[in-house]
Amino acid sequence: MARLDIDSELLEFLASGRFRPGDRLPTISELQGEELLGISTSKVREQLEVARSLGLVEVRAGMGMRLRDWRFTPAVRLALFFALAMDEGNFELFSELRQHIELAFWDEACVLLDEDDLAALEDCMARARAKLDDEEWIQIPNQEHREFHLGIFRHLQNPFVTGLLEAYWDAYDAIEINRYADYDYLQTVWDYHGRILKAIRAGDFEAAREHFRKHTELLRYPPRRQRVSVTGENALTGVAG
Amino acid sequence: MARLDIDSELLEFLASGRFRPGDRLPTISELQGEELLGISTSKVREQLEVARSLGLVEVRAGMGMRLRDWRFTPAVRLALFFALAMDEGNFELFSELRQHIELAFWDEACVLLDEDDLAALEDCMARARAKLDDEEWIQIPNQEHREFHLGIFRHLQNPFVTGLLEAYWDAYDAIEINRYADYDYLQTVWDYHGRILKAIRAGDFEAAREHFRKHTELLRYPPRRQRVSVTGENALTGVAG
DNA sequence: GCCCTGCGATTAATCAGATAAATCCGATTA
DNA sequence: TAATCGGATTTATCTGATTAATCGCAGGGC
Repeated sequence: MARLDIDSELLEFLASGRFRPGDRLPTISELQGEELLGISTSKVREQLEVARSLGLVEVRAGMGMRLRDWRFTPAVRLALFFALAMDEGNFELFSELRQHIELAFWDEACVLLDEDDLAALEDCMARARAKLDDEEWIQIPNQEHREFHLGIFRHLQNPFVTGLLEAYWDAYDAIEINRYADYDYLQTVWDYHGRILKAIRAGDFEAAREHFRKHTELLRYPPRRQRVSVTGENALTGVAG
Repeated sequence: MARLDIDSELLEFLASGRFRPGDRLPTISELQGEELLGISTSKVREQLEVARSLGLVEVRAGMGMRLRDWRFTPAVRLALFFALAMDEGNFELFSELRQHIELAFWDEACVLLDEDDLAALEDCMARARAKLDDEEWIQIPNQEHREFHLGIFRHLQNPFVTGLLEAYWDAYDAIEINRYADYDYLQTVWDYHGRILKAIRAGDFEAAREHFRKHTELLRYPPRRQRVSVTGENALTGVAG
């Protein structure tokens, strides 16, 4: 696999189309045999770990291995993790890409939303509002933020687009958590979400798209850069910060 | 690393920021030690293979290992390889994404082109024309096609965008080679390239963008679906087809 | 008849260690 | 000076052993 920079008997084997998602794969000892891969345990396991990191195979001790559905997200997530490790400024660049992608596929995604989807989005908004309006303990609705935006693209049948968006929100959880925890700012953001949803419901996708554009520009240039201390664990690494 | 689906001492170690691109990493035996990773050879090598597949480390026998610049391309390329292995129809979906991305970042990329870049693009075009006009043996200028489009985005400082585009052209080489080898069609495509370049030179990026849009739609719905047999080796896998 | 327990088979997980191959660097030599 | 050789370093690959997780079946208690 010249262009892949890796030569992996296992990856070639999996790419051969011999198996479909859900299929059980041969055991490691079987794979070692000359008639399959013809490499040692350690080599198989090295390549297996690569396949696992891509979300291609699910492997559990005692149970064997299964081929999983291919998904774009794991690879992007992995790459993005290191992009952020090398330079957190990369998040801005990825955000820019994300904004353009959502804008480009906006209408295509919106027309696929049915009544149930809109109801789910409204419920998501209500939960976000409740978190913000809790007088005792204001919580930042990051989970709802993710849910809202991914919800819009729920039915888009382009795994590359949805994969990039999912990876974006993983990274968002990881590094943006509590970052712009300004009450007025968050209220404004969710006002925009309300307008977006309202416009979608009215079938005016273009207006919704415009609200989205303004909303992301707000995110990029937040009114106050009041950065609160980040406590708790890092959502991407699971390591306490 | 909860969200990464992998827990890798090595990846955490590399992400810790202890090393910069170009730095030599500790040897495998050193990494094994309790004071660094505290895992066995095979485990180190499994995780090393993942890092290598992402293009994060360069490892050569007898020389040791170096941390490389982070790049988005390897991860995307790897994921895309399997996307195509599972279903070649995925290429269409990725093409769609690619078109939108190029459109979205078009102007931003064009303003960064200087005289040398334009000259290089013109040279690229001339070479493509020469291949097409060779009366003895018409060659399909896939290499020039790649060079032309990537050349437009050469100076764009967004590694995610350029990474996705590079991966696209790798896949294009792999599965589209000689696919639409229709002479008139290719002439039309390169006519569009000429118009794109002319418009860029005139500073009319919007017109150039429109030419690009038409050109990609031509690609998506080629006038004749005359599919010629694919011979030679698969550019992605290096395996003869 | 049903549930619980425990045993054995299967399979992945991890480790230790040996050998081979690649590379580098300094000493030797013509 | 330049070419060559040899040893040290480091990765590459393999073998085999032990541990841990899971499953399925048989047996026993109710």
